[in-house]
Amino acid sequence: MPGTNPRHRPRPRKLPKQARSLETVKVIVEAVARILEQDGLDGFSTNAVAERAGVSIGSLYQYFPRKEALIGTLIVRETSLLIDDAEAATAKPSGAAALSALIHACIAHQFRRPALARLLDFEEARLPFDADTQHVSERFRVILSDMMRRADLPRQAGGDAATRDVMAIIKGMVDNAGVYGETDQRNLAMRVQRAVFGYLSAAL
Amino acid sequence: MPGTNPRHRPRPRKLPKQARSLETVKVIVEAVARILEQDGLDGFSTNAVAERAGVSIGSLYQYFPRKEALIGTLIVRETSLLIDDAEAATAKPSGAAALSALIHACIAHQFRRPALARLLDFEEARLPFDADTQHVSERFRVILSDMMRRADLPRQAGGDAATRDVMAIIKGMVDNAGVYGETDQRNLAMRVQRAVFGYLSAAL
DNA sequence: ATAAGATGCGAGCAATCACTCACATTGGCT
DNA sequence: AGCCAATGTGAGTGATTGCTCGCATCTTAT
Repeated sequence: MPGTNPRHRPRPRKLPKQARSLETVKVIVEAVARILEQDGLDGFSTNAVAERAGVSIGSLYQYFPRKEALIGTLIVRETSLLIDDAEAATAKPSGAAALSALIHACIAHQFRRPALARLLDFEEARLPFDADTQHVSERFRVILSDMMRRADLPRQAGGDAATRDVMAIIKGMVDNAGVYGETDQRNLAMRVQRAVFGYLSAAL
Repeated sequence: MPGTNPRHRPRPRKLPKQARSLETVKVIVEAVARILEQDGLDGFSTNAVAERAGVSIGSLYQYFPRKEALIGTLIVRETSLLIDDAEAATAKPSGAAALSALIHACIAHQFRRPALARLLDFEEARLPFDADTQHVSERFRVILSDMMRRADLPRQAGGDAATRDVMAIIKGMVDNAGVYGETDQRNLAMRVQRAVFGYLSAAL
């Protein structure tokens, strides 16, 4: 890794206070999203982000201490959208309906920006992130876990593993559909439901 | 991307003829594997590969025209191992038994080098590869597709999508288990089978 | 033994990288 | 008006990158 500093891990940065700087941060994060989904990790350099955002690198480094912090913030932004929908899904009367709504939410989320979603999934597993980023990921896990424990759904033996399994099934199928450019959300939702409910109902 | 050349896409290299150079190529590819699974994409530089392999960069570039060709060759090497097991699985008397054996093969493959397998999965979807690399991926798809068409398994409506779905389910669950450091292959196999057979049997 | 091809070498180049810092501009305050 | 903090700037730095090229060494065949 090039640069002057060898390996400073924790180094906080200014928080934006005025409307001006809040806008700057927004623009930077969206530039990261656009670069990642168009050019992938290869095109993702701090200079490129600054240029795309129309700000100077200096400004970028006022709010993001490290390159990776950019991705962290983007993960929080994207996952928060998904979590809002996921939380809404919990309001459904039955566990099955809730889980179904959650699957639809995941699909809708993925279809918004497929390449970006897939790449962030990978990065999330790869990089060591700050508390905020980890918290958001954990939040989703808890929502799903609670959902799977509702009375109308079959009890799962190894509770933790079952939650991870269902997450993996959904992510795997939905990411894959994104890669192949599928466009029919309802059709995909039905197939994911087949796998998930099949998994949940199967005899041990 | 640094270097003298702007963007030469196709540029073939020598094929190793003597035992000496065959060994060199082997050593290089294994060095790539070790670097990827220990340091990830960040640590993956051509100079690092050469050093780790104990050869000069010059030697490396005699057999690999571009950095990405290293990963391509590694994908072929790893996937070929899996395909051998997958082909053996087709010998099973029933489609169900064959599919079960295939799942076991995928799990065994993943458990050998979990971090590497996951990373290569991602790269395979990301990079544009040569014919060899694409061929190996396609081969696996065909094996699974044939397997799913055997008489004892439920007929699937959208044949192509169903194959991709099952691949996605297996890959998703198995990769995820690798990330969480699971060690019980039998247990994981049972869970994957629940999802896959649940998916296949579910009513439309 | 000798030639010729195959293989191996590694200093070094141009590009690119992450990131700093000294300074300019702006906005909100009294 | 005048002040200070907040915000914005971008040339520059040292490290690292992918990759070339001229040359040394080894293998094989005659």
